[in-house]
Amino acid sequence: MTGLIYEHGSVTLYLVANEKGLCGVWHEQTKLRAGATFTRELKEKTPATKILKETKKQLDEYFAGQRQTFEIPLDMRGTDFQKKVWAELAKIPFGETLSYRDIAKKIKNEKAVRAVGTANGRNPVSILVPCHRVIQANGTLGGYAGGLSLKEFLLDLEKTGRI
Amino acid sequence: MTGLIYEHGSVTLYLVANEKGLCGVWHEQTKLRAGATFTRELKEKTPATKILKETKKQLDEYFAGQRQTFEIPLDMRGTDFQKKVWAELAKIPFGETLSYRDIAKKIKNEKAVRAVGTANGRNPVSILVPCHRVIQANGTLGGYAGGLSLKEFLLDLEKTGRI
DNA sequence: CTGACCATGTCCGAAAATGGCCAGACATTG
DNA sequence: CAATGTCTGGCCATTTTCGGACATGGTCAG
Repeated sequence: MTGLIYEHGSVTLYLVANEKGLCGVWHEQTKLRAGATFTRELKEKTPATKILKETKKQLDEYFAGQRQTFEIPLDMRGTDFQKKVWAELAKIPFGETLSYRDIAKKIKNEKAVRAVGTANGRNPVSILVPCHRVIQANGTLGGYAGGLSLKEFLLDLEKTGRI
Repeated sequence: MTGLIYEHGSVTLYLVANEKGLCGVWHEQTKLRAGATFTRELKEKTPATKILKETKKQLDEYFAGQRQTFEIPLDMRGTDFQKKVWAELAKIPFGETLSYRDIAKKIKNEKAVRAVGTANGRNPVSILVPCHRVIQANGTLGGYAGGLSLKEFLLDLEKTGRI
């Protein structure tokens, strides 16, 4: 478990990886859940640091508007229900949005709308697994672990190609 | 064996001493165990009364927030096990707490947690030997011979410097 | 020597509380 | 009329909280 602090403009993310893959991309508000210590520089050369560096590179491209999908091995831990939800998140294309209800339908548990919301909030890998692409059925944003303004920023970035 | 009634605010304590040292500091609920008669004034001048007066002085300072450790000769009677427990109590610094299990570990008898509890309850010298600094492992207060509200009061006094 | 106390701690299951929601029923505007 | 905002009850996985059962070791009474 190695931790790296990632910054781009006003966005700060806390990346965590092990030898199997990227375990987490956390926000300031939620970084404590990661249970790891973070540095700004990677000195060692381990499988984990290699993954972190590649993640950093792809995030840079994403924020520059030059990348729409990520290719990083993931190691996400969660309950079966959560894994199902997260798997659906990963399918939402760049620039599009679904409602919490849509996700509930896709996992064949239409009434578990609210549970989908909390599972979304527990998504350990922000941005790469695009939980920000899920909004309320009536069009309003809903919630976001990284703060609503960041959710808005990301959706704008994806819609317009740049803010 | 000479007995003195000590009062400070709403706290009442029953002090007992002999020529060797302070034997007991009891609460209203437990004073009968002391097997002594108590007065409010000390007229004679014996080694025991001298110790009682010094105890009174140091207790005044403690309750005024101006004393963190006591220096009084003690004459505590108990089984070997109890003496070991009480010796550990005396080491807990002002303002800090340990759990009953912590004490059990320190006396190399980790499973005797509950016995530590009863030994704690038999501590003849309250406050000076800080049995109030032992709480349950989960953070709740546990018990206190002088009543839980007094235990809470003492811990607050030590944590904040004043209530 | 036996058995019954306890100022505890651990485990486990059940019950209650907690959310990144949603639809429907109303009230309030211009 | 819309269009918009507020409230309400229902829904469900997870988390937290709570209570009982059990293990455990020293004392004390009989």
